[in-house]
Amino acid sequence: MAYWLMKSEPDVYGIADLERDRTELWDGVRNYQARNFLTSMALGDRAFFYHSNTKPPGVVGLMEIVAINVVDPTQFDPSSQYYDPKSSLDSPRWHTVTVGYLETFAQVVTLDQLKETFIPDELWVVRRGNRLSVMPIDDAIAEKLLQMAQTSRV
DNA sequence: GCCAACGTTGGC
DNA sequence: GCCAACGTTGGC
Repeated sequence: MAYWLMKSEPDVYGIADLERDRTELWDGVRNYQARNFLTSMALGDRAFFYHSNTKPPGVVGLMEIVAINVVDPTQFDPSSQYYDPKSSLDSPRWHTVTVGYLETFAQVVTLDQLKETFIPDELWVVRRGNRLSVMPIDDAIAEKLLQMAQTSRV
């Protein structure tokens, strides 16, 4: 079982939305590096939910990968902001996963905390100027992160 | 709201 | 294939 980190803006889709919906197709990723990580995910992998573009940014909960190699339907929808005219039904460009809700942490593990604890090579989200929205996390780092999420409870 | 970082596009 | 211009991300 591998660990990942996936970013979303809570104004667009946050952990509370996923808690309500229980599962969600993670659509709209249009970056090849991020897509390649999505397509290398396996059923049962865990992913940390990261809230970006909010105050404070940070890791807010945990998800499970419940479906893999899902074709992102928004690439074929001209009315979608994620429409990709260069993609075709024969050979879709964009594959993704469906995530399932597992847990909302009692407190956000903030980006500030993450920067204090991890170096950029350990956790890419603390890299300066990092814009990648899907990234792998080593087991040891993931376990440390889970401990932080537990101990941050009041 | 600003702007640094960075990925993508397109002219050449 | 280079690289300037442009658009987007995302922290601050």
